Amino acid sequence: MKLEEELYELADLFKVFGDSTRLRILYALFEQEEYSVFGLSDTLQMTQSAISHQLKVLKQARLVKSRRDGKQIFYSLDDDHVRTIISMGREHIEE
Amino acid sequence: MKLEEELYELADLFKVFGDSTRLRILYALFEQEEYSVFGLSDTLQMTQSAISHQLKVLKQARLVKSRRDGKQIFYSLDDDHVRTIISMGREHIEE
DNA sequence: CAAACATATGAGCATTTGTTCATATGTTCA
DNA sequence: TGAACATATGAACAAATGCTCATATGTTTG
Repeated sequence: MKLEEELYELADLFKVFGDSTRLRILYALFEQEEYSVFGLSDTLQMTQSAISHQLKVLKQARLVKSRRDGKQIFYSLDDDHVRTIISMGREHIEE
Repeated sequence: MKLEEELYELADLFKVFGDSTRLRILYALFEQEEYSVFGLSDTLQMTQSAISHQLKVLKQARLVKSRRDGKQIFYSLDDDHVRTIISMGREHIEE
């Protein structure tokens, strides 16, 4: 990958982590394997639309994945990078 | 630290990584221990003002530190979290 | 098939963010 | 001390971002 390209992709990835709503969603998925969109909007006390928009961002960044079960769509963490990136961040701010 | 507070601090930290200019500055400091502000603006081909504004952001996030030597101020990475956070990000996008 | 339910999406709006421009602050040296 | 140099900073503006509202899409069930 070209450096120039890498820089933009990296920036885009970190932008995704740079919003407290999205972090809240990820934190929720640390504690409970799966959540439906309604489950998240209920837990986080935000509108279904706001959650759905943010899930789309998280999914495009491949931080969450989804599966459909009937009318519902369940979201879960896509891979372990989410955990490691966030825990590196926590180490930094907790110093 | 309260969860609420942690979320905002984490988001703020990741926001700092979420800009390609700031990443460029950090990358430059990976390759060369120290840079003056002019050195960075020359290397990255950006105005002194733009670099200076971004260095301020990086410094507030404790990602870089500075020391004065005469008229110049030299910036360097503040700690190793910068490297680890960025390398975790790289692992994710390179999959 | 129609109604009910779950989720996605586009437009609009307010807020945030990154750059530029002008200027201020701080340091050295003649 | 004053001129030259290096960096910092504030205001202004354009672009990006996150939420809301209205509505579209997709799925189940009577």
